[in-house]
Amino acid sequence: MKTDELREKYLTFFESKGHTRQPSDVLVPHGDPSVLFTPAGMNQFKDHFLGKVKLDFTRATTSQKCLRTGDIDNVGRTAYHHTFFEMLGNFSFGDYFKREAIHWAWEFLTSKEWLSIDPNRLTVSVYLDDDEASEIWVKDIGLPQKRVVRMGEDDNFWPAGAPSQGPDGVCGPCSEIFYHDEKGSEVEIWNLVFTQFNRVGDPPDNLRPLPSKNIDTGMGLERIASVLQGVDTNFHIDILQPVVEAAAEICGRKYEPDSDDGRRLRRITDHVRACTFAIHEDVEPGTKKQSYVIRRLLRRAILDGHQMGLTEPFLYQLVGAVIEQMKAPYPDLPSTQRRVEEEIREEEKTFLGTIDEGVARIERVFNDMESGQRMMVSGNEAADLYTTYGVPPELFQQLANERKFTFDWDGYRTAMEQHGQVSGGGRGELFKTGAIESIKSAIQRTEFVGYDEENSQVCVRGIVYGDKSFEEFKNSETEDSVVVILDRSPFYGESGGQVGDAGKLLADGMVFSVVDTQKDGDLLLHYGVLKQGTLRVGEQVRAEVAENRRQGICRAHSATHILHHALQTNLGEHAQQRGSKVEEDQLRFDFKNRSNVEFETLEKIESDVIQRIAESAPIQWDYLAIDEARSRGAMMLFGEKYPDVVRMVSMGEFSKELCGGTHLSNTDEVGAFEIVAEEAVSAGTRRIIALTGDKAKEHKQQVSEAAQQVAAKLEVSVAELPTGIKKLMARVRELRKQLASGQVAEIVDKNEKTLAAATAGDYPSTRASLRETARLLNAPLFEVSERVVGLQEEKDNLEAEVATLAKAETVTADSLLAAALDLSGVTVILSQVPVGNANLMRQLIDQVRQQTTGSIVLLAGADGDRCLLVCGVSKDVVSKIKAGDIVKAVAPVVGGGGGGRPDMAQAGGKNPAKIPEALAAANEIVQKALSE
RNA sequence: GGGGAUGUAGCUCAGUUGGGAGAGCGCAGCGUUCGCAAUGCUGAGGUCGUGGGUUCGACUCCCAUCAUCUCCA
Repeated sequence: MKTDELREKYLTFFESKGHTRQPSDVLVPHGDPSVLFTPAGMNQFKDHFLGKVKLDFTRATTSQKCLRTGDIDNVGRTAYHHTFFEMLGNFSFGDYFKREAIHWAWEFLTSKEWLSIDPNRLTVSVYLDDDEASEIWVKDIGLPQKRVVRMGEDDNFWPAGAPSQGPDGVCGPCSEIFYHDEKGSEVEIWNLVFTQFNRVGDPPDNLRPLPSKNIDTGMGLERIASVLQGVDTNFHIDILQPVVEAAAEICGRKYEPDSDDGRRLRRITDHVRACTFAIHEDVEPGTKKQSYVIRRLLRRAILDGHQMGLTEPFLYQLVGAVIEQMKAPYPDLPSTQRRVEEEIREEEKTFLGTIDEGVARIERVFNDMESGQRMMVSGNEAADLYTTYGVPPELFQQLANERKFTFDWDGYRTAMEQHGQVSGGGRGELFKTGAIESIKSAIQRTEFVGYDEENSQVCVRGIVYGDKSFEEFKNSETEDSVVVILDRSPFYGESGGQVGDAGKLLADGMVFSVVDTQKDGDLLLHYGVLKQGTLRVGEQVRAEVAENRRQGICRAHSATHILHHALQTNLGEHAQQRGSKVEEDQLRFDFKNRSNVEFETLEKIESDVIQRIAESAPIQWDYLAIDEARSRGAMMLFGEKYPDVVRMVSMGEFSKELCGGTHLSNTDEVGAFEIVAEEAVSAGTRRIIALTGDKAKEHKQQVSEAAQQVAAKLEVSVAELPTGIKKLMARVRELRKQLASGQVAEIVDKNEKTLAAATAGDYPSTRASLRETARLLNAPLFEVSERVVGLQEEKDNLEAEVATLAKAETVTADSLLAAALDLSGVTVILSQVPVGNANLMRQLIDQVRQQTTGSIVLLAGADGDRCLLVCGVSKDVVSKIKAGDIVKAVAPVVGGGGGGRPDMAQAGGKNPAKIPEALAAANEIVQKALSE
């Protein structure tokens, strides 16, 4: 039986038993921080099981695409492990229970009309004390007792080991169905979970019966397909074998299942399938969370190819084969093929580059080992290379083997564990517990009325402080943050990138200040402080949203939609939203784009947005069916799962987006708009930060003022800022160079003042001017002024130095030699010079050295309130005395310290007046040294 | 969110208890032998990521910050 046919049969069968067929959830579940990817079929029904949402149906069936990385090391090695797979499931939310679940499972597997599996090949297991399930299997189904095995909590309880180990929360026994093939090996094909308990604390008596019992079953699609198709591994079923073969062809190998390469090809197949789906759903390889998992999968597969000798991107060529096999159940897959291929190819290119560098680093380690006579690559070394440069240990090990080195895998693993611990992190909980959760099951949702009202009469339904809920709460109890839950609320809970509302809850003598509103499922949580009076559950209060703040948020949010549209028209359709944060008159918008946005384009985008604002386009929203929204051209993302009824926000004719946020009623209310930054967040994603309304106006003011200020300091017009700063920088550079070379090429050049009429330029050019200046200085916009002052000070100092240096040109090597002493054939010069420039002094010493056979030269110069000593001793004299020793001995005299090499040393001091004393001291030391 | 690494000439990188900024390739100029080319000499090119601190003195030590790479959650 073909896999596609099998999937369809399963869903049809359970539809015939009154189940609603639901589409597969997306791979990254929304609003569920406890998992990175959908790990099982039940995931999308968590809230259904807990009774937290209104049930439109009590029986459901799905074929759910799942992604798990827990068993990643087994992929390719074993017959049944995958990272990406589909899970068939049927679910009951307080409806049918064990009897029906077992009967239907048996019927589907064995009935001629359905799978028609020989019942003699099936056995089952049940939980130790689950007599109920056992009896159904034996008495109802007629399975011989010996084919019903009882197993412990590690095998037949969900979550595994829950009764003794936890976690607390919903749990229950399960029953597994096994298939036995001709060769006698057994494989688990179906797990029926009977959730009937709530675990509270440790044993004994910690399993309380649930009022409404649930059914959650899961059958791996690939596994049951391999059973029905009689193949020995999932990778040989009809939808996977062709991909394996395609991989073999691209890698230039013949597929031999039992070889190392066979395992590699299966791993490549699995990983490329997982990544195709993930990238299709806009999870692209990257450095964070889900993105990072995908990068790891890709890199593993690339490394497998690399180890088979491939050094050019190849993986992307398999995307077509995957889509060919998966497009029947997932018909929108082909539409993103090119994007997925491109994404994978990019990752391949960068990683192959990393590997090249890694190989070079590994070679270095090997050379060290050879010279150190070591034969084993240490685990620490491998882990170090991996964590800092991303050099995969497998690559390391392979190269080590080629050089007859061994590899310490145990050491590597412990080192990696340590790294994991250092990096920290905790485990997400399966189900949340606590006061808020219990309120959630009782109330389920807060009605949001904030689209139309900002001021409503509402009823308090819950008060939570710490982890306890209160019926009554007095302001004297605490000044910490308290959570209030209402029946309906005008407060917007943070979601879709828009921050939560703030405001007040008011009643007779009671004031509660709301500082933030968060969303938990359909519940709105009002965080804040009780300022006065008493808050009581059941009491009517007035809920007032802080109006100005809300208005600022609306301005920013509506501007976000306009910006999104402007990005698409200026950069292309690929410039899709990747995330956003909307705050009061401030927005952050991340979007897809390969490189940075050119300055001119950014200005165009900004002026387009301003243009749209000026057009005064009306903004409105409607609730409509998802298909209707699609046909009206609303912007939608691939892989995104939308509810059946969506809220569409339109602006004039140009923008239609699905959005739950709050908006203005006309674009002109945005007032002002300005893009203040464009930057990278990760490869392929750019971020724009912009301001609206009051904040934009304020920013404009600040920029203008800063530009004026800097212009005044530089004594140029605003338009000339960049050339002014370039000139200043060039001047500083020139002066530095002169000082370094010790040669004053020019006398101080007064900056001629070309103060143009202070024409007030228009804002964009003022801003452009200041920005360019900031860019030249490599400084933030509002630090330009500070930096200019710094530069000018530096210039003045340098000019002063150059001026004194110019005076010193009278000193030459000849004049020094004329005043030299000859002590036992060594030319000794101890003299004060009129400059404090180390370079010049060194040059003089070098010149003396060239003109004499043996020499000791100590020059001392003053530089303002400081002084400088430079000492040179020629090579043939250093055996008698070292330059370093001379300055070390003499420097304290002028209140400083120094040091250097035997032939050249320098020191500084704070007391120029004592230079003659220092020279005298030096004279003594030199005399003494030379006379020995 | 956290750990690690890197940032020095156009490119690839050296720089050793803090004391005169280097190499190779490339570039420019001048030569030699010239069949493509090879080869010698000379030279230009550096805010040592940015800002602050310690110090008589910082590429070097400390703090902050930005950018890139990488691992963990």
